[in-house]
Amino acid sequence: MNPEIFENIIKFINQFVDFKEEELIALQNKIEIVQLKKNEIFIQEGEIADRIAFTNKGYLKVYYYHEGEEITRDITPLHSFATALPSFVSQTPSFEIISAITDCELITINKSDLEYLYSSFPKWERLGRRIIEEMFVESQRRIYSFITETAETRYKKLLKQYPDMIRDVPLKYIADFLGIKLQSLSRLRKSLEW
Amino acid sequence: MNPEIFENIIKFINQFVDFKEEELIALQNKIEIVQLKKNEIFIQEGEIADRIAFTNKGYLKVYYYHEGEEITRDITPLHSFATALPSFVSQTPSFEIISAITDCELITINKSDLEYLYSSFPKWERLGRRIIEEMFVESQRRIYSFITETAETRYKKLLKQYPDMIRDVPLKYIADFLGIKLQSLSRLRKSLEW
DNA sequence: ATAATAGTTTAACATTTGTTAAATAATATT
DNA sequence: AATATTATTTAACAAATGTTAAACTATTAT
Repeated sequence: MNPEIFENIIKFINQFVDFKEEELIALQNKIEIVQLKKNEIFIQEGEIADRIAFTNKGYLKVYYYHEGEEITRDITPLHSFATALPSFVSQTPSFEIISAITDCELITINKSDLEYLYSSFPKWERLGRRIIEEMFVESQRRIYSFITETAETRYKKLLKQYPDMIRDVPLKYIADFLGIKLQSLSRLRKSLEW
Repeated sequence: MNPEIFENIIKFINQFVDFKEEELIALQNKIEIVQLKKNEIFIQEGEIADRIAFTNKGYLKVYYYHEGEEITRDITPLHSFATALPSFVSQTPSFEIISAITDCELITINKSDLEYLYSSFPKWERLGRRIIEEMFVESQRRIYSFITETAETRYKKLLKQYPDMIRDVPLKYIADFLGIKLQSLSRLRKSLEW
């Protein structure tokens, strides 16, 4: 297992748990590559999320409808995992929607195959736990930033951490992610011009 | 294993993974009960977090210093798990501090014992994953609330979900948790009086 | 190339939240 | 009981963000 396409996911996985070449074969058989065009939907509202995705290329957004308006909670950074977790873990209809902000290449695995890996190889269960721990820590960091930082600081940090994201993702979604309105972000950007 | 003291933690655990009486014995031997008086510290800044706690009684806060000021990111609800996760997972000095808002009774287990359970019994690793998944989902919910809701709505929901917490926890911490200043919370409470 | 659509900015005004400072209330300590 | 400490409220003013509506710009489809 090592065509170029798996380079990023292997690098990601090996941050958490050390897998040998052979062990990754079990994964390779379960994987499905999904190509999404911009605006195509990966997980639809009301549907049961049965796949988890690693973003090999492109950006996904996780959003839902709040008072008739679409609100983006998450923009998945390159080379990270995404799924509608509440739906995925409990196999209930998803209120979250996941779609492609840009053209995407996703490395996906479905729920039952993942459960199979978890049950058959403790190392995979460990990987699952380690990844979700990391996601949780990142989520907590974001909560801190909502509590202690102004929108301006949050924007500056995002700009620094993911300059490509701000180039490739419409500002509407960035604004949602930061927790402000598009117009406020625009004003804020203007004030930072000098 | 079933003195009254373990009732809540067993109930909590069994939501996620079904353990038999015997299987819980392995846990019982590893557990340490910690009693904290109000304001006592469970995990200190700079110290490596080597214990995880289940709050059997009382409320903990998770906070850190931001520009010289203490900011509470989390108030742990009754009967939930808490640790300074970034420190706990990587065994590096903690920037987060955890202390008792009220007198607390904690059921704790240390890192190496937990690792032992994880490695020896896949079911425990699964439990760890399921719990952290749930914590992550809750964390995401909170991010949604920062993005879409006003402080007033966040306060009302907290009041509804954890009425006891608002009775037992000083408003300063509630305000931090909601992402607003104490004075703003006070104003908001006044506006809700009628 | 032109028209349609999507993305971004601008501006005036409204609302929410922050800041500073003080007063009041509740609780803990001597 | 008196005093000190901690928690909460109040108020005036400042700053940040939201709202509404429109203009402008870039991109996509015909």
